[in-house]
Amino acid sequence: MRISARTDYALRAVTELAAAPPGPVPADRIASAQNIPRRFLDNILLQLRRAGLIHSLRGPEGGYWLARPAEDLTLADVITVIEGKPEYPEHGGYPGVAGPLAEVWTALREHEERLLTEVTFAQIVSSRFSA
Amino acid sequence: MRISARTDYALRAVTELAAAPPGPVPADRIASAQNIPRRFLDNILLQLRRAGLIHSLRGPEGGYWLARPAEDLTLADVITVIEGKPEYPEHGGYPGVAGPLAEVWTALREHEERLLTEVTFAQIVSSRFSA
DNA sequence: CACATAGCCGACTTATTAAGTAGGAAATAG
DNA sequence: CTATTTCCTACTTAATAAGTCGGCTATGTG
Repeated sequence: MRISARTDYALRAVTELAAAPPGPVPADRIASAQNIPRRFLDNILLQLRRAGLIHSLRGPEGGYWLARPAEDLTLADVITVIEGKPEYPEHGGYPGVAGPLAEVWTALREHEERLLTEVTFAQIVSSRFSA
Repeated sequence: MRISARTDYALRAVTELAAAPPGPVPADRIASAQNIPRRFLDNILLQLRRAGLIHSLRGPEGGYWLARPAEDLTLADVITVIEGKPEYPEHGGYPGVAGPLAEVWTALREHEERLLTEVTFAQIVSSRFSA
């Protein structure tokens, strides 16, 4: 489970939105709460908005908020948007005796995917997740 | 579970050694059996030998073989040698509401580590692993 | 001993990705 | 109208991955 800074920031930003009272949260507040470089965060929020995970409003009193309730938003939703489809080693198959290695990767991937699709931001914010 | 080509090659090379009858296996044979660039493989085998996972002999009839029985050699042994210590996002901690995210990473890491330290190359070559 | 085989070793190249920056345009509340 | 805040493209810089190169060293065979 390699996790890039970009993905990490995205998850923390969304967590901030999930924890905030209803209404727009400006990027500045997210950036300072989570120590995320401001310009970089812009970039990330833009990507999340284009994917439809969050909404936004410009101008004074503007900001970002979740497009769906935190109960319906999982870690996997965000990770998928930021990282795209996860690529596992499958390049040409595993010759001969190495074949069974592929099944190990599959097992790992499935466990990882299951956990990430089960944990919602509502659980993160309330410190209740199934790990 | 991001897996680099280098690590992938290393695991497949060791699998070849685990599957071979006793005696040295030349790098050429491993390279052709697993479609690994020959020069690159040299490089990787050197690293495995320096770490003490395999032994080698030069000259005609030379090659590589496992330093321990395949029953005592796990996927994690090889991965650790190639990738070094796995770094999980821990850079400075997770401020405020993002704290619980760290526990998710921990859960993922522990599961991954458990699986990789349990699967031996003996299991791989005999297609019996606990996944 | 000579020669072929095969491992040993550090340095180098090249491509891709990650991480973050820059500069300004456009919208909106007061 | 003005301050605020998002929107958007493009750029830079550093690190890592993947593989290459050239030549040296050891070893078994005849």
